[in-house]
Amino acid sequence: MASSRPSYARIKEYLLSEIESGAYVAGDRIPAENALATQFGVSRMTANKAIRDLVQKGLLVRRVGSGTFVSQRKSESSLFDIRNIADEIRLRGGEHSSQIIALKEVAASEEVAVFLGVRTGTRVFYSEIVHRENGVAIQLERRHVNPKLAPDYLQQDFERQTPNAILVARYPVTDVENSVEAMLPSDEEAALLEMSPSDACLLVVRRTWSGELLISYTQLLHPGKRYKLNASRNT
Amino acid sequence: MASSRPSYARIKEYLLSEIESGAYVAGDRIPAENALATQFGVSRMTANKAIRDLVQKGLLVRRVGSGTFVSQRKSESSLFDIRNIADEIRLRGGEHSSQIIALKEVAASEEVAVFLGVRTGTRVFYSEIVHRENGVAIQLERRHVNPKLAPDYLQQDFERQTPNAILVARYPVTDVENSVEAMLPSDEEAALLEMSPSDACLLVVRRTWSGELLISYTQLLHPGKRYKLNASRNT
DNA sequence: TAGTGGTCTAGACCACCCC
DNA sequence: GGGTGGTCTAGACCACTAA
Repeated sequence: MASSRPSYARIKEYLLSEIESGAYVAGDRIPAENALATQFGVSRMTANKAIRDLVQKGLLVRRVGSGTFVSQRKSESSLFDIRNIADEIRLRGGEHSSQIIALKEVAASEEVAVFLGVRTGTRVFYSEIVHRENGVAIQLERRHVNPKLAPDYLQQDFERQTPNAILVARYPVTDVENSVEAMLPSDEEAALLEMSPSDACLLVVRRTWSGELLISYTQLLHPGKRYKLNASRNT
Repeated sequence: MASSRPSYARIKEYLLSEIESGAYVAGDRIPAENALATQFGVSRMTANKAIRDLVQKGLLVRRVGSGTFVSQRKSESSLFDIRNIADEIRLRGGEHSSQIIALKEVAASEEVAVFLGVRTGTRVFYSEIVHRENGVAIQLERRHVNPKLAPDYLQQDFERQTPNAILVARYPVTDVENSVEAMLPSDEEAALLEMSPSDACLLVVRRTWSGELLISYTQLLHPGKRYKLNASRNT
């Protein structure tokens, strides 16, 4: 069925488009819950849900007795953006190369299933690639992809295009979630990254969405001595 | 009236205390919305609100058709947030404590001078504090502050307020620059963080500005096993 | 005083998961 | 099939803000 989408999603989209188009700018007051409820023919609680979600994203702020306003926040950093590693390396003037370690279909483990939003045991695509800058290994990329969203994922030429570039070309990425932690590599991971197993690694776990579709769940492991993340924020 | 506290607050407190006391541990399923609603004599939507808040804090995760579970997440923080560690911890329902390691005036080393934008050898303020969540060390904060911008920095009560809060109160932070890397701690650092020197650490190097003024240069060292950074982007 | 968000009710239907 | 969370309704009272 085409439209089983929740009602509050329509209201969120409306508000987002008004903000994006500039109809509402930072500091502007948006319509009250009651007004939105009437306008969209829903109950106040439903309008409330839409607003609540946008507040959580940081796009709106609420003041009791006063109203709901477009937040002042400006754009966030770009280095946590979806830039793919190949572009990043080229941007620094380095030469990027890919070494394909594995390329297959696997049954989703519980961990992967949870993160990818599928049932445990579902067949998912898996790629494992070592990325090098001027021949030096700087990233081990392990990616799980929902096969429903990219049925021919495994047939791509990963020597020429990174998984990221392939997926982005197909689905515009709208949401990214990253987490960053430090850990020690396993012996196998250290060998693939050509580093000492007793040195620290930086692990980035990344999920990307295109609208409501969760596209992929990726682990990016970097040798601590050869890689650093940057992020700035301007208010 | 005496008790103007919302009903959902009682439910939140109940769940928090059950989690903190260990009655529910990571992975456990908590009572369903209907059960909580009955137990506390409220409507389901009110129980929902309590759970929703705890999900947002990251303490619970929900799975449709299955239940609501205690999350197993590590301590987290957002890269783009200038929120101070104490608020972060309290937001998760934890208890924050500070242990002052050093508080003094030092001559800026070359590294510090470069990052802080002063001449080498200039006297700068230096604070070194271990932050704990429920008694567990999760951050070693080393901060260099330009004395011209906060002449009474060293006279503050760092047991009660974090350096961040003190500086933010004085200067609204407009720009933040972070870099993140993984490394092994020195023996001294490991001792302060009560961790093994052979385990990985997450190092965040942060500079904050207020307008054109560079306020401080800070190193935040975290045990890899107890801390994780988060960064999301929504379009 | 009129409008706003904060909270709350007592129901309801649905998709999904697990048995 | 029975339980779970996701969504939704059509009302309500309150504290707060602003005019």
